[in-house]
Amino acid sequence: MEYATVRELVANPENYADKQVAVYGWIRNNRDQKSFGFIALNDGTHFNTVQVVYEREFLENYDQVAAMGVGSAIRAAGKVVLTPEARQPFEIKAAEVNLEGASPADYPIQPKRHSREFLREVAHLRPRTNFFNAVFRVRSLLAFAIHRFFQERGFIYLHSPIITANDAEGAGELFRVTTLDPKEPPITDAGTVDYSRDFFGKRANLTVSGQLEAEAFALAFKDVYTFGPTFRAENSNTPRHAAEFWMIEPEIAFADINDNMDLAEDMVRYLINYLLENAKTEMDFFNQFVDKGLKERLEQIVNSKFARITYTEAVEQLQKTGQKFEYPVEWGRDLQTEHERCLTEKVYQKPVFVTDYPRSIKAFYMRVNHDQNTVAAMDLLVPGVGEIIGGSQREERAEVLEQSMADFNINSEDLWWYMDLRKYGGVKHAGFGLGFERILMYLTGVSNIRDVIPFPRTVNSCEF
RNA sequence: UCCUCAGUAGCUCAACGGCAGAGCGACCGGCUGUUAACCGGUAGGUUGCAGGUUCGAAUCCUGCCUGGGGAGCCA
Repeated sequence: MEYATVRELVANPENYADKQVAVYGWIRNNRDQKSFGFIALNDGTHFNTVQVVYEREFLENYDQVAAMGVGSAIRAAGKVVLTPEARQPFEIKAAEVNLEGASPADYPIQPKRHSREFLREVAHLRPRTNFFNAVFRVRSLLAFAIHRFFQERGFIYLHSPIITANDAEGAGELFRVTTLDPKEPPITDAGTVDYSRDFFGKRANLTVSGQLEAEAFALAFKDVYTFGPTFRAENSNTPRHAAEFWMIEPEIAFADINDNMDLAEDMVRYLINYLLENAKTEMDFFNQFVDKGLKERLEQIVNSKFARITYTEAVEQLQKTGQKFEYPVEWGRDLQTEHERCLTEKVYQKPVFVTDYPRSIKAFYMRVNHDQNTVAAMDLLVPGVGEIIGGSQREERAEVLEQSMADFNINSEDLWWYMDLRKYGGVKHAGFGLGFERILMYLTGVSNIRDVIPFPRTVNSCEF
């Protein structure tokens, strides 16, 4: 007998009409009556379940089948029957239903609505629910779409190191990587821990960004991107932060901040189109049950240019609204979350690039503008999520970079190789960091980052 | 780390100083086309933990733990 996945059946039920097939899957719901019953079966290959109809008349083990609990794995074999008048387009009239793996009555996932908070506590079982099935299928598709976008444009995919010794960058708290005995580490004459006797002969940590290494590759391959895990030991407890997340960091040479924004905008638009085309079922589900205006909003974004304003203009715009903010809007202060949300959700009601921030509130590697007071930075703000992209044109002038590093108290000798990139054939270049989970949240309407990561790691939480 | 809200049956919640309850789930039974089926019944509790106030605490107070939301940090 032919074996079929639910994906294959849903794609082409007519091909299977009146044929015998076998399906394997997990019971989502089992409703029995006196002489017949219905099983909603999901095999993971498609968002939908397939309905298996079983009848006492045809099944020797009817009572056992009727007693199979939610979560049980089964094999069901029988005839595919088209049912155009019913709620589902087809069903399987079972000739055989066999238990592959039982699921006792204390299976935590019930055929009813569960809270996201509860499902986080059973993260090993939650992918079997509708919601997480959709989320993680879209996560997979989105990762593929990102590679496709860059590969189609000739970008080189760079595996930047996960363990690094760059602690000069200042992008958040670091997870230390060490093989030293925490109880009795080697001590220097000065009484401090002697990291020269650690595994790498120096302090090492998990990466907080692959940008510096990406710059090296951009200055060899022109256009590159990284896509990998990133680690921040920040004690931040919000729906938008995780200790382990994935980041995409394109870096492009012979390019300035405008090329950088064009790339970011093209990418976001490409990703939206990709999901609307390739994840219809899931996007419809999100639109219906997670975020009612999702599809309309995404479709509108595809058809409109993103707003582009400077930090200075943003400050003026915010002051013009006359809105009362908890934190005052003042040139020289960083934009607060409430300011960013106001800009993207109220003033423009679409994605907004904010550029040319004051030098003092941005990172050392950003290119200093003519005015000497601002740098060629760009943040992309989107409604609902806030900042999803942070990037800049990089400082390619060795002497200016030296000065910035001094201003930020960073020892340029520790980053000798980064300085070398300016010394040998350094050219203008730019790049940005895109939080993978942040854009996934934005594109699905899911409001908590812990619900778009298979097994999320956050402060005080490393179960599974 | 700060602010704030919450923790009661497997899940979602009610009871808000006086007998600890409902819906869903589970279990048992019924039902000839169900769709988070429906109908009847049964079981299920150290009210997050530790103290305190009171004749009496799920309820009030203190501390701690856990979770949600907001802020900061950022992607």
